[in-house]
Amino acid sequence: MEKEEFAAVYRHSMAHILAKAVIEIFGRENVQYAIGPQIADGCYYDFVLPRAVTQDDFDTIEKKMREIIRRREDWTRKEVSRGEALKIFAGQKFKTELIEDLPEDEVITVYYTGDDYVDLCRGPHVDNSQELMNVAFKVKSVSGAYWRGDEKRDSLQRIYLYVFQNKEDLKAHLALVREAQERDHKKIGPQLDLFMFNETAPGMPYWLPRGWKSYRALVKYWREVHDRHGYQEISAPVINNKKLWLISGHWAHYQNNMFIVPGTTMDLSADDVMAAKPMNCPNAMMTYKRTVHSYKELPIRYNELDVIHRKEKSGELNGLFRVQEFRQDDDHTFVTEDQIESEIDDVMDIADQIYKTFGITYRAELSTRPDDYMGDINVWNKAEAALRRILDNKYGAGNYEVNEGDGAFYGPKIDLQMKDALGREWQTGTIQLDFQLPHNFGLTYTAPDGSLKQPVVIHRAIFGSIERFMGILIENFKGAFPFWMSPYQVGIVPIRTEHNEYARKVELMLADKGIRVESDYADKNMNEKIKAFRTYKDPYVLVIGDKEVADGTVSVTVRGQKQQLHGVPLEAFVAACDRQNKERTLELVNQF
RNA sequence: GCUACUGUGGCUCAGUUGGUAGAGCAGCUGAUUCGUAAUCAGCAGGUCACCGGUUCAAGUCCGGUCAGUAGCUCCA
Repeated sequence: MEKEEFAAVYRHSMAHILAKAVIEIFGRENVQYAIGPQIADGCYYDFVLPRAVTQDDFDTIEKKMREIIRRREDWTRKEVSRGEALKIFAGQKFKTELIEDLPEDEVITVYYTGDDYVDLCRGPHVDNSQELMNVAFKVKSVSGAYWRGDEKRDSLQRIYLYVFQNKEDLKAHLALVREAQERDHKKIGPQLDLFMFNETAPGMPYWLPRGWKSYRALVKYWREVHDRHGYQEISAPVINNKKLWLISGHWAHYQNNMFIVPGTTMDLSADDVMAAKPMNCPNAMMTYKRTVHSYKELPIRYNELDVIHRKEKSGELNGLFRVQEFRQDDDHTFVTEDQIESEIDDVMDIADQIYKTFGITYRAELSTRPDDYMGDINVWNKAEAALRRILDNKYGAGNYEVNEGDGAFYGPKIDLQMKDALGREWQTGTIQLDFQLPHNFGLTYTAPDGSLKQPVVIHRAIFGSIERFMGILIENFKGAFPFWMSPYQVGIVPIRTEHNEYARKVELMLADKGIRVESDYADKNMNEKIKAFRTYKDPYVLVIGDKEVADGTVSVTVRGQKQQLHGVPLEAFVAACDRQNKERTLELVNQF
């Protein structure tokens, strides 16, 4: 049996063991059991129980599960009629609903574990519980969930299990989980003085001096790349009268996520009501619309970094990953239909270049026309074919995921999923075609034959949200940014105050090259100074004493290395820093 | 918004069965003038998230609010 196939079988089987254990603990008549699928690192099962399960119950549950496995019970598969199935699960509302929803001709199978536990299930499963004897598992957590994911339906308790083939695999996975917790940007961010939150502005990050330096380095890079590719940066109002949102459709479809600003009367139905923008598109449309355009001008690429606001339900906020105020590395490119392919090709080049700078791999997914699409089906077909051609050329046909019918109603899209240092995937970049907004805003350009045509809009972002991307980077690098993105790149430690003069000279030489330097000229123990810069994860810490002053050198401690490099010529060090800044190298230079 | 949980000085944490707050680090002052991740001494710092209730007495119990955490739903 293949490893993955086996994982599916034992994880799914462990879900049944979990359900059986919970039923034995709480009593059959007190438990409604819903569904229990396997997931990436184990499985879960959803229940309605007489009381809340807490951490204190985990041990009891695990013990009961072990006891059940030790019974070495047979698992029997049985095909039953709809009537029999309903009888077997009489009193179980979720199972009953599942059975009733099955298609008429579906063969219904149930699995017995021993003779007292039965579950509605397609299988496959183990033949006897003894096959699970070596499987390593642990109750991971308990949380709330909704029946069939619908917040209007029953609220369930979901018990999660980690399940692995053996103890070693479970241990390795738990280590990975711990590692992820240590990298948590919500922890590292405030520790390194990168950003903070305050309860008066939930989900709206304060960027602190150190964090803002990194943020600016990232944005500077973004600007360099896009300027070179013919992008023109714009900035537009952050709040607009609701008139704009009526045209764009946000007032009708997105109002719940918008921060509304009442006018003088405080009456939200008045004409002077404004709203903070949740997206940049409408103002970009207005910018395009200010004048007439010729086909000769296209593509027109308006990129922007304005602050946008989206009101979220309280429990949905999550550090920098999910905020209420953020900036997208946004762009709206206006093209003719014929330009779609070459333009998107260029966007993919930009994405390649940028992700590569971070040493990050990514993959692309295509989402195609949904049932409720808008616009001309011929335009859709042409656009989708163009997107497929691009992805075929890049990855080879069939080497990328296609989510049929998952596109937006206004156009198909390519999403870029990046993979971080721990192998976790994040949705960052997106390239979306839009046939709808140009229509709503009545955008046109003059074609060669003198007729007025409608441009296609490409919405695209490489980072997605800069805030989220910063969060991902913090976790990816564990706060130890590449040289070019580090808040301060060099920390200078004069040993005694008489070394301050030379230290100041070193500082100015670096600063002249645009290197971000911090120095501690205070009259205090050098160990304290070194410690402070190291905890901030400065890439290089320079120690300056009698020898360095006399020789015109610096002593360098490279981040992550114990051994210090003595007698590095000052010019060589400055040149190395300058080069790393310009080339945006990923690894630190440790030879000068 | 839902389920469970958390909220004590800048940070990490302690606070016993309710009796009106304690440590280390950081900070400040002084001493040390120092060669690589914690030199020594002293000082200062908290309406125990907020509001209300029970009680002679609440950081400790109860209710509410806010913020946050793990998930669910939603999403960049």
